[in-house]
Amino acid sequence: MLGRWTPLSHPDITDVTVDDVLRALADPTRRRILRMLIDEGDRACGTFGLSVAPSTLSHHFRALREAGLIRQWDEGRKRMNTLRLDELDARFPGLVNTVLAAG
Amino acid sequence: MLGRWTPLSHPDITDVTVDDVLRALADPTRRRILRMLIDEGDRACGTFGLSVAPSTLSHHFRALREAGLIRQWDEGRKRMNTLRLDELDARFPGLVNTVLAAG
DNA sequence: AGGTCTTTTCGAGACCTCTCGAATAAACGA
DNA sequence: TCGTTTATTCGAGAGGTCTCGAAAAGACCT
Repeated sequence: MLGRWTPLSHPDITDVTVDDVLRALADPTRRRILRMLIDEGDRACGTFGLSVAPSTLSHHFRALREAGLIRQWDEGRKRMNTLRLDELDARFPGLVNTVLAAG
Repeated sequence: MLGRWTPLSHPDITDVTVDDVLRALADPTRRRILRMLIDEGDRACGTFGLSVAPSTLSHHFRALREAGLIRQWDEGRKRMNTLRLDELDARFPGLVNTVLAAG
């Protein structure tokens, strides 16, 4: 019962709370992931070149997805990621960009 | 060795990190405190009317002070609070206001 | 001095987070 | 079919956080 099998579920943007978003953003590794998604476009999980164990990376992607910050889908054996910026901006104007600009 | 005796120390704004600020802001009670400071001006700890135990409130004020978000000083038996908005805005432009506007 | 008001520290309980290694799975290519 | 690549879940350790009640300190007033 291990490996990649869980159905990918994404919260409706109306169910995402400020607390969810802030807690997700309050981690430097996750902010680096989001910045790379903005600067360099949608990417697979394994292409971020962060010095963290794979299981740790997986933990951060899950946190971002469950907080409503990214959307994920599978392409072959890769899992792709995109920032839900339009939805987030409609719900919390300027929040993501302001936080990411702050550091 | 209990009671109010510790010297009030405030971090230099240049030592405040984004992580500090985001973790401090990722709590609804603390955001309510900050919003009241903005909307209704500097106040003593006991005047916020929040339904939380005094020791819990004290915990939140300490978190805000140590994260560099508020400045505190004593006036008689009251402890006053003010938001360090100018300093924060110089270091992290728009961050505090954007987060507080988000909810 | 004694009492009240305001706020703090301490200790404890419940819970959450970051990190990792090991085990596992699904997709692809040879 | 077998091996490789990609990514996940689980379990565990270290550490942090929110909450509270009890105890206590300092300032003020009488």
